[in-house]
Amino acid sequence: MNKENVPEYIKVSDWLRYQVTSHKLIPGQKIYSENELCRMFCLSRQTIRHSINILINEEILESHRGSGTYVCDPEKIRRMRCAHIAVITTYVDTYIFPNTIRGIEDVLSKNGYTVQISFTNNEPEREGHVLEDILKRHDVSGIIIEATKSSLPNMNRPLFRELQRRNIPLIFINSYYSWIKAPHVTMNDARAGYRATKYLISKGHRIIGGIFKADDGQGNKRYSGYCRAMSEAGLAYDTPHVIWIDTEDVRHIEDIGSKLKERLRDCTGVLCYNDEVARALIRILDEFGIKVPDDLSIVSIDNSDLAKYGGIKLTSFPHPMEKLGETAATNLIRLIHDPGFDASYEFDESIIERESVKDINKPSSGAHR
Amino acid sequence: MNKENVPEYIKVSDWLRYQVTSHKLIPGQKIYSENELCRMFCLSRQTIRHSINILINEEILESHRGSGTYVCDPEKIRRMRCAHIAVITTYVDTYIFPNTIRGIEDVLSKNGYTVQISFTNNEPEREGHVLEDILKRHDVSGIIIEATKSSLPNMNRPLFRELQRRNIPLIFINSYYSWIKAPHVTMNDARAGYRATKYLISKGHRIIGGIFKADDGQGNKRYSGYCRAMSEAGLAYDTPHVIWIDTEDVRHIEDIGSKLKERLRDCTGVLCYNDEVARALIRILDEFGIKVPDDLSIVSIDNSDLAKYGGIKLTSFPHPMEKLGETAATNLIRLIHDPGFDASYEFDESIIERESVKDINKPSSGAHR
DNA sequence: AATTATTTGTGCGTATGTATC
DNA sequence: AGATACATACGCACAAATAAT
Repeated sequence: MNKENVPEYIKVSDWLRYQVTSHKLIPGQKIYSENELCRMFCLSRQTIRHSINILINEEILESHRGSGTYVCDPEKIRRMRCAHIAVITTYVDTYIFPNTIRGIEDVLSKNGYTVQISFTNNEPEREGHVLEDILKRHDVSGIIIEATKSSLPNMNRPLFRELQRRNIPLIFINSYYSWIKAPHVTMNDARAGYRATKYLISKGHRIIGGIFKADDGQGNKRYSGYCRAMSEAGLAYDTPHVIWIDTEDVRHIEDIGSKLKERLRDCTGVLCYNDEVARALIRILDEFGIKVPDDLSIVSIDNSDLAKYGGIKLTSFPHPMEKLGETAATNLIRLIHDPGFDASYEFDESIIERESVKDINKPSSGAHR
Repeated sequence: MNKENVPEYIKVSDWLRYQVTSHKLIPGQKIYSENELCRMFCLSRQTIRHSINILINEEILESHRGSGTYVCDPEKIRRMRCAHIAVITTYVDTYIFPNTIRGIEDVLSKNGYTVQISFTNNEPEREGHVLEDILKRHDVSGIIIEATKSSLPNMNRPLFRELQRRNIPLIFINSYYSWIKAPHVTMNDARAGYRATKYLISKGHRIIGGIFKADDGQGNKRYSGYCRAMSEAGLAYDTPHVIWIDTEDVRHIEDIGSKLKERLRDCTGVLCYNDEVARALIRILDEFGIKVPDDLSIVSIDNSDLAKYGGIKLTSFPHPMEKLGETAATNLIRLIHDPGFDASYEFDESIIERESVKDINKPSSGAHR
C-alpha cells in the first residue's frame, strides 16, 4: 500500500495538482520554475517536464516560453470555448415544459449559446448522473436547473459543491434547494396557493380540500399558502381534506380515484396542485356523478391549455412558463458576466376566472360580482 | 511557407495522424515500433516518443508495454465513455415535440444514455452551429435529428459527411434529407395526405383545398399524397386552392387570414397541414362568419390535443409522437451496436373521425353511417 | 537600447526496469 | 530464456522567448 511503485513524475504531477486544487497556487499565478522543481524533488528536468506536461494536458497549467508556467484561469478557458448552457428539468409535461424551454432556448440561442437539456424524471439518482456528465464536460458556462424531489434530502450535494467550486453559475427554476445558496426564478407558489384559497373562501366556501404534490417544492409552497389562507379565515387546514400525491400518482391518478372522492366528500371547494390534477379530478368526479362546479368548486394553478379547453373551463392561477424561461436565461447570462448579480426573480401571481368555481354566497347560480 | 520552423516531433505526429485518418493504418493495427520510426525519420527515440505521446493524448493511438503501439478503435472509446445521444429538432411546439422527446428520453435513459437536445429553429445556419458543437464533443454515440428546411438545399453537407466519416450513427425523425444515406423514422406523411384527401372525396367533396408547409419535408410529402388522391379522382389539384405557408406564417397566421379566406372561397373541403393550422383556420373563418363544418369541411393531420379539445373537434390523422420517439431511440441503440441494422421505420396512417367534416353526399347533416 | 540572466522548448544519448511474445 | 517493445529516469546542449538590468 506504499507508494514505492508510483513513478516520480506521477508523484510530482499529483503534488502540483494538489497545490492548485487546494488553492496554495491560485489561477494566473506563476508556479516554480522547472529548475526549482528539479532541486526541490531532486529529479532531472526531463522528469519534471513530464509532470508539468500532464497538467498542461489537463488544462490545469499553461506555460509560456521565456516567462514561466502558470495556473490556468478556468474563467478564461470557459469564455474561449463555444459557450454551452445545460438545462436540467424534472420531466416532460405537455404544457409548462415546452413553453419554458422555448423561452430559455430563444434567449440563449440569440446570445450564441448552445443548449443541452437533460431530464431527471424526478429521480435524485438520475439528477446525479446528469450532474456528473456536466462535470465531465469542461465547456459548460452555466446551468439552469429545476430541483428534483426538492422536499426530500438530496445526496447530490457534493456534486453541487463541486459546481460552485468551479464557479459555474447556477439558477434554479420552479423549485429550488434550500440548502444551497443559488438564485432562483420561480412563480410565487406560496402566494398563488394563498390567493387561490382566499378566492374560494370569498365565494362562500368553508370546507376546502387541497390536493398537493408531496415530492416537489412547488407543492409544499402551494400548500403553505393554502394553510395560511385557511388559518387566517379561522378554518381547519390540518384535515383529511388535504391529500398528498406524488409524481407517480399524477400519471396514474385513476388508481386513487375512490380515495380522492372519499376524502373530498364533505368539501364544497378544492384547491388542485395544477391543471392536470384538476382535469383528472373532474374526470374522476364525473364517474361518481359529482358535477363541477355545482357539487364541488375547483381552483387550480398553472393556467395551461388544459384549463382553457375541455369541458368545464378552469379558474386557474397562471404559471409564467415562457416568461419564466426567458427571465432565467437572461439572468443567467448576466450572472455569467457579473458574478455579483442577484439573479433571483419571483413572478407575481394573478387569477384567470373561468367556470369551475360556484359562488355559494348567493342561493342560486351566477359568478362574478 | 516551408516547414523549416516546424519541430521534428510535430512533423512526425502529423505524419502519424495522417496515416490513421487516411486509413493507411487501420483501427486496432499495430504501428511501427519506436525504434523503427527512429530509423525511418533519423530521429532519437525521445523525439519519436514525444510524437507518439501527442497522439496518445488525442486518443488516436494507444500503447501497450511489451507489445507495441496501436491505432485506437473509436468504437471502443465511445463505448467506454458515458454514452451520450444528441437530439436535434427544429422548434418547440406544445404537442408533437414534448411527446416525441418523452418517448426518446424514456428509452435512452433506461439504457444508460444521457440526452442532449438542441434546436435549429428551422434555420440551416443554426443546424450548422449545432452540428459543429456535436463534432467538437468526442463522446456522442449517436444522433437523432429532424431535418431543417428539408425541402431546400442544405449547406451543412460537409458536416454530415464528417459525422459519417466518424461512424456516428444518425437517425432522422419526421423528415429527412434525400441526399444523405441515413435511416429515418417517420409517420407515412404521403399516405396520410392521400387518405385524408380520399376521405374528403368520399364525403362528397369535389373542390378541395390544401394548406401545406413549404419549408419542410412533411409538408411536401403530405402535399404529394393530396395530389395523388385528387388526380386519381380526376379532380384538379394544381389550383389556387393549394396554399403554401412557412414556419413564420404558422406563428402569425392571422396576418394571412384574408388571403386564406379568399383562396378557399370555392372549396367545400380543405386539408390542413396540421392541427395548429386547422385550428387557426377555424378562428379566421369564424371572423368571416364561415362555419365549420357546415360551410367548409376540414381534415387535418397530427391528432394533437388541439384536435381533441376546443370548439369544433377535428377529424385528424394521428402523428405517432411518443411511439415515434421510442422507435427512433430503440433503433438508434440497436444501430450503435449493429451498424448493419436497417433502422428505418414508417408508421401506418389511421384516421380519428370527429366533427369537422360534413358528409355532403346526403342532403341534410349527419356524419358516419 | 543593449546586455544578461532566467525560463521554457527542442533534441540527442544513455541506462535500467518491466511486460509481452 | 531470450528477444522485443514500451516505461521511467538521468545526463547534456542549444534555441527562443521573456524579463530585468
